[in-house]
Amino acid sequence: MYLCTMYSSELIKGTLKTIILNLLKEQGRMYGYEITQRVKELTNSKIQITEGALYPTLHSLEKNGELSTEKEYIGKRVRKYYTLTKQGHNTSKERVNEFADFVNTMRFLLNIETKMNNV
Amino acid sequence: MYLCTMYSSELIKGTLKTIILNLLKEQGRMYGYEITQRVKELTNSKIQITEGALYPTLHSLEKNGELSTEKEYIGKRVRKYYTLTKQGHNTSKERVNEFADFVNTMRFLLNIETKMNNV
DNA sequence: AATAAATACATAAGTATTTTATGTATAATG
DNA sequence: CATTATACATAAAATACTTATGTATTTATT
Repeated sequence: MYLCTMYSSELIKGTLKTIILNLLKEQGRMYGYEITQRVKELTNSKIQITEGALYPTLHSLEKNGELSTEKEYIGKRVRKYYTLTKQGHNTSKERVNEFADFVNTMRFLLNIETKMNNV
Repeated sequence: MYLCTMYSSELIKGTLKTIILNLLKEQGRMYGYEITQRVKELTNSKIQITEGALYPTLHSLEKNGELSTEKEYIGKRVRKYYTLTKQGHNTSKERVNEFADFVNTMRFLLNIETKMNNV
């Protein structure tokens, strides 16, 4: 067991929506807290989404028609499940493609070799 | 000749310093305007650094001890050349490594295949 | 010769996204 | 019984960028 250093907060900026949209595309429906935990797991704690960033982003995506919600009660505690709308599916694909393209451009620009020693 | 769509401005956020530091590591010394043109060339216009973003960033990097400057006159017009300090060299490496790591994490998270149809 | 475009710097106002902080409340654990 | 984890939310502050504006010289176009 070793300590993972998180990325400097600047790097993650601008990728939050992409991460959320892609996760929802793959996992179907999820609730906010679940998203933070899943991302933490999948990235070995290298990316940790704060709640202050997450919830406003989810609200914004919903307002924009990318996500729809349904509330569910687990005992007395409420959960808000998010699902991609049809538009959200398209946006998800677009965002991931754009990021993939961006990464290629940056790899070229920064002369980064393809490293496979991942996560 | 075809039109290139730029990336949504969110994506580039947080990578500007990395790009500048890496370019200076590879090219030796450069002046501001030159940096914008070089990045535009190298990325086929996909990344265009605006002056409003560039100059404050350069000033900040200089203030932080990453860059040193020397003025030069081309005719009556001034140019401000930037060079990496020793500290700047280290920071440059760190930043590029961090970005490479981040990209690997993101590729895993987003299930992106290694695409080689670059730039 | 006059005008436009490119070169070269700079800064300020506005916007967007995120961090940090705070708040509320329930459920599980030790 | 107290702490930790779960689960939502929002507001203030910080950060990084876009857009707009300003100055001035040099080169290209008409």
